[in-house]
Amino acid sequence: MPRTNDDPRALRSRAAALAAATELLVEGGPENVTHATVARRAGIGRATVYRHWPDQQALLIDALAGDVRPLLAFDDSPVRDQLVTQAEQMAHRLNQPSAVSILATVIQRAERDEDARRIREEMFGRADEDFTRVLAAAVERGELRPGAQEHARDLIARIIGPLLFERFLHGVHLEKDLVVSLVDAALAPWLPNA
Amino acid sequence: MPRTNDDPRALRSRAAALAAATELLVEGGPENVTHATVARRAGIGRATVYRHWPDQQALLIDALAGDVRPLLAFDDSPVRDQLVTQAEQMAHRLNQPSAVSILATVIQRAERDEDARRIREEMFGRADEDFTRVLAAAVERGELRPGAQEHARDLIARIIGPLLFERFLHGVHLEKDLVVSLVDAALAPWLPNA
DNA sequence: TCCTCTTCGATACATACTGTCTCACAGATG
DNA sequence: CATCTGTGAGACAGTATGTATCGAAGAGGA
Repeated sequence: MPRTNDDPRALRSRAAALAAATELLVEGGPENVTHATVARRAGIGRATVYRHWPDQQALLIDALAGDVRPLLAFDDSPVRDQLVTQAEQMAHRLNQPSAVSILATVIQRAERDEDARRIREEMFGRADEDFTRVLAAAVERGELRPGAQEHARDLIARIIGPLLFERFLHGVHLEKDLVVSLVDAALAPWLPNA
Repeated sequence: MPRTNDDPRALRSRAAALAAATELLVEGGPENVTHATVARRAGIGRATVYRHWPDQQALLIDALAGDVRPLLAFDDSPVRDQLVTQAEQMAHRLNQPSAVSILATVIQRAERDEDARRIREEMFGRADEDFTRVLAAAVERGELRPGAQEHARDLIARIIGPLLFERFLHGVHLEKDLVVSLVDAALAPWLPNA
């Protein structure tokens, strides 16, 4: 007795619809994601799309949420290496037009929509606490001066922020040079030999 | 013999439509700006809106362009003062939900639309050269170390970028403390006594 | 003031889109 | 093989979009 949520047919059509919705979002913006366009692109019935997502808002939100989940992830290696790695991955994502479309859509809708705000928080909410722990460990090891662990969010903002600025407002391709120089500039005040 | 462009009636209806379009954009996003909604809000005929803007894209672009023209403007006062003032004004604008809506819309559409890219460049294109001159003058006066004038864009990115990050991705209200600390951090490497 | 030109709002109209419903069919389960 | 259940196709009403037409009123020159 299969139910709506675990029936292979439902999973198939749902996945096809979400993939199509993401494509359409990237190609033509959020107003391009309608039940009709998604159904046509996904090769499924229009009624099926309505069954899964009663309104277009829910459809768009699911398409947005499915793509951009983990934006920063830290581990136990030296702080500078981690920052360079993470910032480079971030730059690489931002260099893809699709990421800008999706991020800008989330930012725009988050101003008015509760669900979009939730998605936005999923992207960066966890990063602060994780990185705080990373910084604390680095202070323990003597990599950074004491107090650094209280500025996790500031550090991230001063590295990722300029990347956003260059990509969003100048439309440039983000290069590794920029990433490295941003990381070093942000870290400089906390190096022990400074 | 009045023509389309200088007839007071045409100017009136055009202005009313643009004002209404901006309101609707801020309230409900770009998909909320249609010929019908604009006409109703502006109290003018639907056909009139079609007369001025044959397609919705053109209408939206004009509404976007009319609002966010001069984002940074520099003069001859000391560099740090100017940066603090400009960054504060920027923070003040970003704190208003309408600015985020409009900026995010421009960013999103600039990825695909030529006109939106033009608007984006009007916002920041001039800032680089203007600020380069400001920095050069400051170097002359001994306020900054030589070479600073070649990093105008970097400086702006390292001040405005983190503001964008905090506002766009964390949704926080931007405070003066943050602005000042960003300006000082960005300027630190170029101070003569460093 | 009067006359002429242009834009205006209102309306009508064809077409396209949206959201809901029904139904026969095929895939999934046991 | 028998029985559910999600599916695609299509019908349908209601709404939105885009265009054309018309009389009314504003604008500017005589």
